Amino acid sequence: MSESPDRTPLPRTFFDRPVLEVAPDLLGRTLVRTSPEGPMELRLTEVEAYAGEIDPGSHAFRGRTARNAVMFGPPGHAYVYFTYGMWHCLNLVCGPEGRASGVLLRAGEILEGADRARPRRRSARSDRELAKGPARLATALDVKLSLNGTDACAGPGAPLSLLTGTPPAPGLVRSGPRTGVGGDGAPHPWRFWIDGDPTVSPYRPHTPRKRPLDSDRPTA
DNA sequence: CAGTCGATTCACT
DNA sequence: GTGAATCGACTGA
Repeated sequence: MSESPDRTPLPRTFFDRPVLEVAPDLLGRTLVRTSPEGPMELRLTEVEAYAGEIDPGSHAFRGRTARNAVMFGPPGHAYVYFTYGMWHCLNLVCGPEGRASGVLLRAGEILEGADRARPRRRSARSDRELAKGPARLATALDVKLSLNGTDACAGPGAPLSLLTGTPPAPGLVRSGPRTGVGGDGAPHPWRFWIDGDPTVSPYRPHTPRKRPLDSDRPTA
């Protein structure tokens, strides 16, 4: 018999800590996405930490902009961004206000509401792929820019909230380089996941955009 | 103001 | 394994 997940809400103080403490501690927690359709629940299995202005991999590295403003605000709020012209990704703001750190929610296991996720994730070949990747997770849970800045500590019933869930045994938590992050931010082992969980996304190194060959460029 | 590229995913070879 | 999709934010001139 396995224990049922603890349904105690995570308080804002949970997020008001250094991001490298919060990120691994989010594994096994229950993310609740409430919409007019009803609640969906997901067990977090993979996350990445982004350390704000000191982190070359972070959207906040070059300071505050219109897009990343939420990261500079209070902890416990959702930072949602739009990327590659078609995807959304969901983060939770951490640390002291102004530190601009956050945790990217990369993957999880849908515990409740899979029936509502499947139509949004037609390419998923099995339920374990519904939220296997950050944009897939956001798509499955219907997370869009309209949720940017939402308070995830406003209590159950809010569009986003977190419950205590069932944290993994400490020995099952793994860490490694962040997926798709290049440059000076690449070496940091700030991706955390639950070892052996089938919903964790595959690691992929940073892929620089293809540039035109010099030989194909017009010569002067 | 034009150029570049992204904390990705999917279809195809 | 490779390349396309697709657009807004950001950068630098």
